Amino acid sequence: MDRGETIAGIYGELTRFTRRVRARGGAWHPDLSLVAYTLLAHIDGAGRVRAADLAAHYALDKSTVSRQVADLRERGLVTPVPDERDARAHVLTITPEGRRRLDEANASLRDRLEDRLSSWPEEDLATFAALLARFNADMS
Amino acid sequence: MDRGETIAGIYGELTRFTRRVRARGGAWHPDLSLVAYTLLAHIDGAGRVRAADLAAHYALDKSTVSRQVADLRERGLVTPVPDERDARAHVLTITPEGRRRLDEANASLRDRLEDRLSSWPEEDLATFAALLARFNADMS
DNA sequence: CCCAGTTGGTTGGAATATACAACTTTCCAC
DNA sequence: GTGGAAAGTTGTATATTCCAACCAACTGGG
Repeated sequence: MDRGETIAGIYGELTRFTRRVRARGGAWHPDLSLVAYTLLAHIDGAGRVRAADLAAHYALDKSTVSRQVADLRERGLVTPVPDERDARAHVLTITPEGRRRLDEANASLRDRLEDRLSSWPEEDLATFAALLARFNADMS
Repeated sequence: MDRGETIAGIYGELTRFTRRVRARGGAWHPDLSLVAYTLLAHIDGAGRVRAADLAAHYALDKSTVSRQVADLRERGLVTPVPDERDARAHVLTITPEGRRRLDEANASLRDRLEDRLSSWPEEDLATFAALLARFNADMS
């Protein structure tokens, strides 16, 4: 198999993967959309996130982010802390409840993953993890 | 690194990947939404697809599929052929124009992929392709 | 210091996508 | 045949998004 075919194969597998994610859609966590979940995870993972950062990172309109964040705020999953360097902005922080919900969703997904990968030998897992990481780094 | 950590790493990379796909959103092919593109690709790839099959496969409501297919039909990208075994149904087939559009989109994505992976040695590419394929098989 | 332009964020309005429900036509099992 | 299930279409409601207009606050050049 030449290089072009191999890349075509990778392309095919990636589209298959994204389609499956698409097919499962919002069935991940009840009552929390994929976008809301993604934003919450980002707020949890990164330090000093403002709404504008989220908009830039996910190529969403700032009004969209504003409403999504408002929703997360109303549900008590994030709290906006006034940014001491810029009175216009707020730094978004996750609440304990938000963290709990996020951990819950993550755990359920990881469990499913672990279950499906139970037949993989340790070595293949490590290789796959490393290649995936390199792939993401090269693509971003 | 133990098995749990490795799997957590894979999980993290996969979410990073899906988020990037999400972020790029519909910017893939002008004038063709991600859903429309996905359905078109499915119609092209599988034999004897009916609207109900698409709905079942992607967990979409049949009304949603009906409208999406109507749109693809209006654009001349698919043609519904009456199903000779069932007068209620139509078998969806891709048109030459639909194929052309699909090939165009695929080629542009594959080019981008090839460009980003240009630094990878042949062997790593092959390993990655094989592991991805196995992963998809195990997850589906 | 002040003013022009920029940036963070909110809100109103319109477009779009989707799910749910009701309906028609056809199929199938009895 | 008849009753129930299935394929698809269409009406309606809701959710998500973008665009535009807006306000408040920041920034840099005079």
